[in-house]
Amino acid sequence: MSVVTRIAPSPTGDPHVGTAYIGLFNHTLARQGGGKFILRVEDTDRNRYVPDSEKRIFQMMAWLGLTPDESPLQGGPNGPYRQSERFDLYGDYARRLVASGHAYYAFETAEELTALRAAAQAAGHVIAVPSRDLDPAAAQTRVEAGEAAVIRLRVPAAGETVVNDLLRDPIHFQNREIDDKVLLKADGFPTYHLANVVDDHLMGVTHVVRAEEWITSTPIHVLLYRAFGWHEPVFAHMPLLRNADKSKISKRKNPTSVEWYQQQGFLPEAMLNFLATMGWTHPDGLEVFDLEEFGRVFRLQDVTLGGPVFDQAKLRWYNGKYLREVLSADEVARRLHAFLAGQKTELPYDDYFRAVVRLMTPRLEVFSEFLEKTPYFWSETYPVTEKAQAAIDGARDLLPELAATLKNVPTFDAAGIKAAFAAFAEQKGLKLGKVMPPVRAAVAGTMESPDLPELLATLGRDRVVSRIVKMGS
RNA sequence: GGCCCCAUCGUCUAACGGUUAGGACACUACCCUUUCAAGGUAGCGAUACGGGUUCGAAUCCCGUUGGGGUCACCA
Repeated sequence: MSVVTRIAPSPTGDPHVGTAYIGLFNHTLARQGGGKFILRVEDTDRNRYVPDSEKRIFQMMAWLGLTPDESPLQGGPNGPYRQSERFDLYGDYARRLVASGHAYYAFETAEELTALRAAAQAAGHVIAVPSRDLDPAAAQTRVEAGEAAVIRLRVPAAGETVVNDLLRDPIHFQNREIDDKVLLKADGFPTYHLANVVDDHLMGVTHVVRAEEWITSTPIHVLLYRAFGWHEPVFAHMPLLRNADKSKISKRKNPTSVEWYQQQGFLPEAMLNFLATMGWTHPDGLEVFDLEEFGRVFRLQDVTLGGPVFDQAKLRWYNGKYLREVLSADEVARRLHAFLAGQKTELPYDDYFRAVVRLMTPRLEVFSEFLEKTPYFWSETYPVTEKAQAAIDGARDLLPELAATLKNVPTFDAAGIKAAFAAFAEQKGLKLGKVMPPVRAAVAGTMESPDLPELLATLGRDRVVSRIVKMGS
């Protein structure tokens, strides 16, 4: 049997890193099994719906390269893939459950439920919904008369429901501790539980891989599969990504929008690699590996269950690693150029740009650091740090001579410049540490910059000489 | 609070009854060096606690503690 997985995000806000995380595992699992990976939009809550959210989720998945096989965008044989467009389906299925006695119409108002809940909590048991005991025919009549009602699942009063999770021992839930969840709201929309189960079944989903926060609602889903007489899928609940304090990852304590990481100049490859190590390790101890390699060796059973802290420092390390060891120099330049263009900074994509990028790559973790670290490459009005100014002031007498020397270097490349410095120092009886820093300070305005001969060669003779003359006078 | 899940360095994790408990990030030194990085070398640093089972326990069992999740006509 081939594997069918899915992610089912709700379009309620920013494209979440947790969606990317779960998406990565579902995508990979489907690819391994030669199966399908579905993206289904769960937009059944009209109050929380955010119009452009869905589009941004698609963009996030595309950026990461986790392309679904079926989705609202590309369609597929099991569409539509937006629950709002499957509206009629859910009412039919809910009523089917009412007819079979597995569900019932309930008429309690919000106020009544609040009171009921308070009483139930005080008594230490789950809420008992009075409508559960109504005569079905009478209830039917009230509904037909137009009275507002929801449809609730009739959870067995006794016994237990066992959830089989691929990653842990069977989980036993006492039925008396599960309340009669609403399946169909008064507005006719389904709740998550109903829509999710109906769609997973109709779409042929074989493996439900989702976050741990769903464990407690899984017995409800199991009960639904049984009530419908359907086969339940394999469940696997992934650990929750955490903040540094171990709580569930949240906007307040961590950037959770993948767009933020995109804007900071993180690479999708690095993000994916990092995410793959949350709860899983490469069997050979590899730290750096791509999606393909991940798919080659990943096994769901190897996922660890401790909640992994989302550590930005490690993500940044991964990003730097990809910049200097995985991507080619040309690729880094191309991507950085595209990144800058996206940030409304247009620089010519030429040899000069590529040379600067090559020099800066080992000094970069994310693209957003690039411009702030390289002002002197783009303008003659770069800032001069206090330290740099001191270096310049301490070598006023030397600077004009150095300018003259550099002006006459036969070939203005790194080797030629290096030789010129050596000759100059020798002739003056000075150490290189005396003659190079002032030049660096003058041409860059900062002591933190690339190898000096290469830096000078990249800037070019004219710029270098005029800067030294200007700063040294 | 009820129910449920989880528990190895600060962080991500390896170990699948027998290892000086390994690696990576971070941190600290040192090397390289004209600065900052990168790179190299080294160091720091963990089996939450208490009982069992066993010749032998990070690993199996029980309890405690701790952390987390969940208890909506949200997903």
